Amino acid sequence: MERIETGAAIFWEGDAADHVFAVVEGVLRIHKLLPDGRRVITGFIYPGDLVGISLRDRYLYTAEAVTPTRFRRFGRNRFQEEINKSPELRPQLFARLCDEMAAAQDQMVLLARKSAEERVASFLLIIANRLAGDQRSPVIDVPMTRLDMADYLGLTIETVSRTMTKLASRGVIAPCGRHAVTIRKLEMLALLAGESDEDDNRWTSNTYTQQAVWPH
Amino acid sequence: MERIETGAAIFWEGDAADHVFAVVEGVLRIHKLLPDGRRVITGFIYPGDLVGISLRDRYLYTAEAVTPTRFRRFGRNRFQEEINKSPELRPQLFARLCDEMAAAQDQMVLLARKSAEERVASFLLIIANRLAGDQRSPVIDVPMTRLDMADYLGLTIETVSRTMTKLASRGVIAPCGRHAVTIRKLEMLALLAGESDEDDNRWTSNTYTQQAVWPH
DNA sequence: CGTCCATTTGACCTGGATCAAGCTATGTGG
DNA sequence: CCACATAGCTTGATCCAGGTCAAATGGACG
Repeated sequence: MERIETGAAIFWEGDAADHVFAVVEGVLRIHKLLPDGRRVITGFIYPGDLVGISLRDRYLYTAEAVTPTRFRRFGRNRFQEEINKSPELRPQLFARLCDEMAAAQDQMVLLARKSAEERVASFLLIIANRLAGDQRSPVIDVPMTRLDMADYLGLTIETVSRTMTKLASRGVIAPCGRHAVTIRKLEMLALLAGESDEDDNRWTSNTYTQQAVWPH
Repeated sequence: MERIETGAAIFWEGDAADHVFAVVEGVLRIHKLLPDGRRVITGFIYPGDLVGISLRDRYLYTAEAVTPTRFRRFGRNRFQEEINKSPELRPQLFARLCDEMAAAQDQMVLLARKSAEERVASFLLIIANRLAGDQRSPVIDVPMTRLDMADYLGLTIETVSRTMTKLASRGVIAPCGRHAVTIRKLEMLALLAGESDEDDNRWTSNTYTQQAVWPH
């Protein structure tokens, strides 16, 4: 089990992709940079998730700790073999990849067509959902900074801040310090997020993958 | 082998996901709709690609023909078995999923941070690359309409049109009728697309997956 | 307490959206 | 073979959501 502090990277975009990592505790951000420095966070990694799977010989993105993070490391080849051998792990990995693809498509919808308010509302619902297994409380943990949120949502830090303030002033959410929020009106938030076909249970059961126990 | 005409759908978002499809000829667009009708095209499917793989019992998107399309249909269960049995097909499918994931992440970068001009330039390079196997010519086929391009790039039809006109007036591209374009200055186009770290060979060899022969 | 960031708030600006005509290839049927 | 319908595309004029720049404000930690 390895451990890194907030801000440290497990690997960088372009590093030789020799390992796969399983996060045990903490949150990571996955990002890509354009040559001029524009940053896009393509996802956040929570405990139980894997990072670094790819076919290329180099990582296509950087993985950094949003909070202090503990993780396990697997040799790339050993990981591949293990997956290939186990008729139990294999479909679990496949399931992960499919879920990840579905999330990526939802993110494309968000980035291509949603307004700033819809993006922020969607984001709050997404992270509320990530935690849903652990806890069922209207108080959700927001470990990332406003800049992380902005780079994930394709907005600026100022727009994220203004939008959060507006949601709070309308009583939809209530800030609990910098890194937590109380959701006061869940239905309203789902409505503001767009894609809510009212009786939509997407936000209460959206993952079909169970907790996997990765090798070792 | 089945066949559909331009505009027809193979399946709709929300349909029972009972089959997987392999496109043999033609081009499909994959899209998702927000409840108010905003459309996002999350990808285009070319001959040799698969569509409809998912773990959910419903498709998460609609697949429609951009051009007349011929495709093969596989029962979902039979497809899963076939993949699971074959130690040859399995890594190929895995490779596809990884490539698709990499493309999705590039698209998130495009949608989150690129300007209209960068988006259009990136798009032209992407489709030029899709065809690269078939032909090596500066004349690239653009089977989709301006509206399809707009909904893929998170822009409006007007902005796509204006941007194409501007690229043409600068001699970077030259229109060849509505559905083809000559690339006059490939380096310039790559530069305008952003992410060009000059000596970047991303655009000449970006796929590690070979042509797979899907079952049947 | 003071320093240092993260965040909020305010004022202004702009790229791309929106609204509104024209234009151009295909048909199509007389 | 030619009007003329039609759907896709281009072009122009105006608008505005969110970006940019700048200045407080606030909280965590020595």
